[in-house]
Amino acid sequence: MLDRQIVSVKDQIAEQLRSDIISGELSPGEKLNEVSLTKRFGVSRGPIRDVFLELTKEGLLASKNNCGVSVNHDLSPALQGLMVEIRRTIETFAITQHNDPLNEEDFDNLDAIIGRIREAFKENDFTAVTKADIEFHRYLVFKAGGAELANLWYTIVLRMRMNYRRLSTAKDCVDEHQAIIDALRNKDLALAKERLIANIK
Amino acid sequence: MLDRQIVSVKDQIAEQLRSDIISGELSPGEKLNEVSLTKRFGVSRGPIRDVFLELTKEGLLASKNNCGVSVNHDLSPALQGLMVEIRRTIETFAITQHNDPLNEEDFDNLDAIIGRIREAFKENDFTAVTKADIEFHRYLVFKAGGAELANLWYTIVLRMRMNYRRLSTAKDCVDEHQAIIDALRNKDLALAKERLIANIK
DNA sequence: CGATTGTAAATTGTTGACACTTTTGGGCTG
DNA sequence: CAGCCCAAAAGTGTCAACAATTTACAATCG
Repeated sequence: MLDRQIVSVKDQIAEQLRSDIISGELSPGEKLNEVSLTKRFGVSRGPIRDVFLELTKEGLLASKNNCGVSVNHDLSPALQGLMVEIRRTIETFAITQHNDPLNEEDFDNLDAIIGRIREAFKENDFTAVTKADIEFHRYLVFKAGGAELANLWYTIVLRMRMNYRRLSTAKDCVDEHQAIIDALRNKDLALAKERLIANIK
Repeated sequence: MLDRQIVSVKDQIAEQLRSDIISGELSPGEKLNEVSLTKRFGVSRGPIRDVFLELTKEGLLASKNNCGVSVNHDLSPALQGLMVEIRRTIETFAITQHNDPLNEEDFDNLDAIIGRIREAFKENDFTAVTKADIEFHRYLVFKAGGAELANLWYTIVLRMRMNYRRLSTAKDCVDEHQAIIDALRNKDLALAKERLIANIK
């Protein structure tokens, strides 16, 4: 039996704040200060500062010396387009890597993630949809490029600030991901690539 | 008269460590501990920890919980190729942006940077060559995408871990950059793009 | 003799206190 | 009344001490 993975205090706080930003609970421009988060999470300022530094590096927060941090604004349309292009580059790379192809276990895991997307849509929990969608793509990227590539990819995804409220219907979203997996199962890389690129927007 | 730009303690330390890694003074796998750097830079562990976190996010250092950090290893050839592709995507985007085109001042600045590349080659200071080269490209990226894009771009460049010792001759390097600028001066974007892509490798 | 366990040293994680900077608000001057 | 200046408050930057974890090493046991 596998132990539950141990996750550091910092990582938990970082993940919570990312979630708050993605979900829109924290609005762009909103200022965060260290002391209030100290109280919220019950830790001292040190770990909070670490998290601020981390999220700033990821582009979710903007920082000015001696002036604290605030939630970063959305990217300009031009930069959004560039991020889409980079994501397509990375993820296309991911599915066309051949040294460690996807096995049955991988497909099972991906199917499970798609199931979670479906469930989240059913409950109108768009934050959960976003997270599951990210997890789906991250799985593919991680498989091909390891943590190194996955982390780089992740910062780009976060900067795109996906918002599933304005997204297509649940069925479309689930179907798109299912179609990618189907093509990969059939080892039709060209088709998988085409569907992947269509899904990233 | 302009004040000299103020740069924080953290940024200075970070830049010094980046330089050590790029120059090869710190080898891949080498372990860094906080206390020794405390003595070297004459600050407490706090800022050192911040820098470690920053360079870890950039991919220069690898970190394990409770086990400190070490200089990260080079990317696999496959990932190197991917980074080249992403850099080309970003920098092509940069020079084809039109809302704020390069003006005469920009060209003067870029010429000055090329001059520094030439000087550094003359003195066989390959670390300085690397830095000036990075500065050249960063100038273009920053002009088009601001700090936001420049920082993302920078992490990718750092991961490529350029090494100019094995690079082409001084003349080739200088000429390549000059040729890019010439094409941009003549507003021949297609040619500039072609030369830029050839320069990134 | 090899493997294992327990203890000591070294290193990282966390905390609260202090120093410095920025912001805020009120009072003064013109 | 607008604008400036100054003091108080709030917030960040830095530091040194303490807690927890990991590593190194030696003693013990099979």
